[in-house]
Amino acid sequence: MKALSSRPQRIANFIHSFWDERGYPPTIRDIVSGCGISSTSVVNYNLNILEREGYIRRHSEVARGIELLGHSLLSKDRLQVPIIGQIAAGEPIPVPAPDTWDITASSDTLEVTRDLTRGREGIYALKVRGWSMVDALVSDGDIVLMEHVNIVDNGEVAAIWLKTERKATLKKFYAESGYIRLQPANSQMQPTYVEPGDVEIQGRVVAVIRQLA
Amino acid sequence: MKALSSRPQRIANFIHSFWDERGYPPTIRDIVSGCGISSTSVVNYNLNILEREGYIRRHSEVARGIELLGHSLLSKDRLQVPIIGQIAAGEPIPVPAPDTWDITASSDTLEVTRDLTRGREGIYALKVRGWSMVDALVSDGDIVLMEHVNIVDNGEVAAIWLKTERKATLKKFYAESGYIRLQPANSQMQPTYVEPGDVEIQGRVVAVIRQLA
DNA sequence: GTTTTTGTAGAACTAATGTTCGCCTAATAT
DNA sequence: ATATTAGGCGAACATTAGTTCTACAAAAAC
Repeated sequence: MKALSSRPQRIANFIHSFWDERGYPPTIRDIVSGCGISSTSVVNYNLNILEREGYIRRHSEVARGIELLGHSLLSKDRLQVPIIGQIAAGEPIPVPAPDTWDITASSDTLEVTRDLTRGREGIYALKVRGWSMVDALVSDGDIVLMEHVNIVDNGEVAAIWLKTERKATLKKFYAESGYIRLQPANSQMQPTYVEPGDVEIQGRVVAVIRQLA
Repeated sequence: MKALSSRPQRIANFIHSFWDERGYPPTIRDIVSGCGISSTSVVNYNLNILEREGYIRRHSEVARGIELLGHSLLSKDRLQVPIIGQIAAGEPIPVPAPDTWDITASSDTLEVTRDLTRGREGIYALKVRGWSMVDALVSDGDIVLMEHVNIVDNGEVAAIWLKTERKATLKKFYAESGYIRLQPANSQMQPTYVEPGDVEIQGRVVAVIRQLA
């Protein structure tokens, strides 16, 4: 991209602000009046320059077919994640029913960029209540992004329901011969060992978000 | 807003996906072919319903003059946060020079929604290296969003440089009579007490983001 | 000095696109 | 049974809006 001289620069700025104000791209004649230019062909001429320099993309024969590059691309990778409940040590994790799952209906949503979930679908969020997850480096008030799976690979951090203890916990999961090792995310703490029949995997932890003050 | 019946619903979805793919609104005839409808007047009819119900805004006599409400508004509250360095126990935090601070020039950026930073400006991000911040519930690989301030209120989590120990740490900050109490975020751990002249506040922690698997 | 390139201008042309109107069917109300 | 309303269809119409062509001037190249 070369530096833009004044005329194309002003046009690019106008397209940008027009878009913000009106919610759709301007026509060539909108630009004519908006930038004080006296001919549509001049705008067309400069629009071609802007496209050649990579600032916009034009779609010929299409009314208002001006795409602001960087604008439309950025707006693609966002995701509405429903916060469907709380997670605490003493309660099962409220897993959503996948069929009745209407994101728009959920009361509270969190907007995250898709690179945080690495493109996965079916993500939901839980708010952590209490301090029982500190050995997973998760504190009260944190939000965990979960992927709803029933099996996980060794080494992945999962939300696990311990049947006999009747508590939920976040741990690194390792299936070893005869038993399952649950390793806290905090490397200074010791692992616990449980029977395979005693664990129920309720989801994989994709990300943890903590907001302070 | 009432619930939408199938036809307007499909049209609304089509407008949404068209916008995502092409970067500009569809025409009535785009919707005709995209939704398998056989007349422009039918689309016009349903578009009026969508506008009456508050899903879109139409601009008459304007080609592609369809505004998706909630779409243009949502796309404003995102923020490019530059990841300007690493934070480790043994090194001072690399504070950016505010004047030379060109976000576009920084090598790596993280895109977050503005509600995560609560509208603050001048946010930068640091990647945590090592396990020395575990008592702040921050592990290796986490990303901390920082606000560049030199003083913080009592109780806020701050990045603090301890001059004599020559190490950086994340702690809750309490200025008490004669000394400063640094409380780990992990409630099970004990606070440390230091001299006021020994601490240098390098920023306030706004959020912590941890990505797994 | 002449030629070429760049930027601007105006107008005409054509394609794209929103609007309107009459007509039709089915469901519902009177 | 008849009137009314919602929903859909197709064509014609009028305006909007992209494209193109000619012309002209200033700057740059030769």
